[in-house]
Parts: sequence; C-alpha cells; structure tokens
Amino acid sequence: MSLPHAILTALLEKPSSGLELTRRFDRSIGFFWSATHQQIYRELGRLERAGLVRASGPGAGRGQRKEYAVLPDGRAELARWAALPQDPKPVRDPLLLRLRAAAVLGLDGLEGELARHRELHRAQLAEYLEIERRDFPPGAAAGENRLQHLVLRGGIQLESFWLAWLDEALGETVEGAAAEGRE
Amino acid sequence: MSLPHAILTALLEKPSSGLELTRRFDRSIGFFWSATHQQIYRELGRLERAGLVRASGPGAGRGQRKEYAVLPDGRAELARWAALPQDPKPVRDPLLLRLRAAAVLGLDGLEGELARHRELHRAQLAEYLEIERRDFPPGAAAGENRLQHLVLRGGIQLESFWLAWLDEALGETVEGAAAEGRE
DNA sequence: GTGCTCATGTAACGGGTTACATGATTTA
DNA sequence: TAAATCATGTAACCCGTTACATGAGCAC
Repeated sequence: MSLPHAILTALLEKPSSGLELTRRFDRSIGFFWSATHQQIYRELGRLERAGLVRASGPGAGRGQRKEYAVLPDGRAELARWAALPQDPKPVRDPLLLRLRAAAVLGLDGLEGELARHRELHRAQLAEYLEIERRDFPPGAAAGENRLQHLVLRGGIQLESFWLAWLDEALGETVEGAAAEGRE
Repeated sequence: MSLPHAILTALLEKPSSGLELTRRFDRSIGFFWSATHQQIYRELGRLERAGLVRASGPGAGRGQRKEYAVLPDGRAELARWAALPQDPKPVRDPLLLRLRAAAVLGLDGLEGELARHRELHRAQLAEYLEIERRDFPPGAAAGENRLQHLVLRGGIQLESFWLAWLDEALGETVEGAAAEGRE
C-alpha cells in the first residue's frame, strides 16, 4: 500500500506526466521504491478517480500527454499515511535462499553469482557516491536537503553492507572449495 | 518465483506437514524468506500436482495430517533454479519513502517511528546474536555449517546497518528540530 | 458435549510482472 | 510515407495478505 503514496510524493516534488514519472521512478525515487509504467498508469487512474490528483492537458485518449498535479485531498492523504505506524517488512532475499539451497544440495558454482552480485552492488555504490559528490558537497550547509541526504546515505551504507558481506562470502566459498580439495 | 523453492529446500532439510513448515517459516527459513500458512498450503498443492513432492498420511481431507517429501524431480528443479542467474531486486522500503514524503511535506513526528524501528532492529539483532552464540560457538570447526553461518552473519550485519543508520537519522532529526527551534 | 488446539483448507482482493496494443508526433 | 519515438493504455497471471471455514482429537 505504498505505491500511490510514492506517486503523490513524486508529484508534489514536481507535477509530471505518466512517462516522466516512470523515468523518475527509474532514477531518484526508484532507488528506494521501484515501479513500472504499467503500475504507474494504473495507479494514476485510481488516484484521479479518487479525487487525489488532477489531470490537465488534451482530453482523454491514447498518446495524448496528460500532466498530473496533487489536489489538497491528496496532500492530506499522504500526510495521514506518512504518520501511520508501519512495521519493517521481514527480509526476503532470493540470494540467501539460494545459499541455503546450496547448503542442502551440496551445490557448487554459486561463486560466479556471488561475484556478479558483488559487481552490481559495487556499481550501485559508485553511482550513489557520485550523486552524493554532485548534490551534497561537503562544504554546503545541510538545510532543507537534510532528509534527502540522509536517505542517500542509507542507500550508500546498504550497498556497503552487501559489498562487505559478499567479500566475506566469496572468501568462504574459496576456502570451502580448497578444503574440499584437500579431503 | 522463490516460494516453491524455499519450500523444497525446507522439505529437503526435513520432510514435514504444512503446519510444521509454517512454523519453520516463522523461525529459521523465515529470517530471509517469510510466508504465511495460506501461501504454503497453496504452494504444496501445486508442487504435489506438478510431481515435485509426494504427500503421505491418511487420505485427503481437512484436519488430516499429511507429510510431504521431495521427489527426484523436485530436487532437480531446485538445483536448476539455484544455478540460474538472478539479479538483486531493487530496494523497496516504505520507511525511506516516508522520509522522502516528510521532506516535501515538512512533516514532523517521524522521530517516534524511527525510534520504534530502531528498537525492533535492536531486538532482531539480539536474537540473531543469541542464535550465533548457541549454534556457532567460536571454537567449533566450521565444516558443513559454513553456509548457514554465513547467511546468519548476513542477517547480523544487515540489522547492524539499520541500527547504525537509524541512530544517524535520529541524531539528524533532533538537530533539525533544534535548528528549527532556533530560527 | 463444550471448548481448545492441531491441522488443512477456501475466497476475495490488491500489488507486481510481463507481454502486448494503440494513438500521436517527429524525422528521414 | 515509412520509421522511430513519445505516450498512454489493456490483459493475464502469479504472489502476498486478510478473513474466514471445516474437520479431527483431546481435556474437562
């Protein structure tokens, strides 16, 4: 139950068309809440019918650009939702599951996947660090960007965690393979 | 597409009934792949129809305990899946989203939620550390438990990350409140 | 035989994913 | 005018969640 609120947040930051929203969900917002264009169009339709956003532009129809803006009710709904207590979701990670499967199957050949994931996380971390360097230079006062920077640092630390853990995992599997070789 | 494979892994570790599986998904497996009993029963039915697991026990019917075991095809399917390349899913975290909403709404009152989440993560970390102390004492040789321990350390480090980040976030919001007070 | 627990299910709904379809606008 | 691209949309499927239903066995 978060996608509509992600869209409201994005539209408050800047009124947009569906496709522009989709692009922003591929970048900034998507760093902590991903969505495809199908989800976004479906949800924009619901939000409009619910009176939380307003569409402007040439009348309905395919291929006609429409720009959406948040209405007062939408802002209120977002504020209501953001203040609601919500527990963190339990972790659900296929890679950890595959390791557990490997433990019971005696499967080899997961090192390649671990290395590939490490490379992906390394690249993501580099991207975040580049954004930090560009948008939050060390000298500038924090000010209103405080929360944005905080969220970005969350992403940076999360990628750092994965990187460190995958290093550890790769070390383990190499040791494991060596141990099996000795037996 | 991971729940059936989580179930196959669990059944390979130990053949079980649906309810026993549910309980294990509340404990060990659930630490990285959660599932409710409805999901598990639905999936057990599919796995049986697909010929990947076999049910034994008194004939069909409600309230009749059935024990499931993995068939050769099931083991093969698990091995096939575990060897498949799979990209890490993009992060999707409502708490980060709420912070972003707070940034645009100028919302206060998120400190309580941050503190509550910190407490939840602190408790989860303590639970993981207790499990590590009990199941992986420092002296014992790693051996076959290597991968299990690795997965557990992943959980420990992930909770440590959240804890550190929430500490940082709480420091920020306090500073922010103080700064607003001074204005 | 009432209530409690174990155990297995059904139904309904919404979200996420993938594949595909269609209209408008630019450009070669 | 053919194509590429921008833009909006439909349909189908599975997964996850919630609420509820049903039956068996046991304690009192």
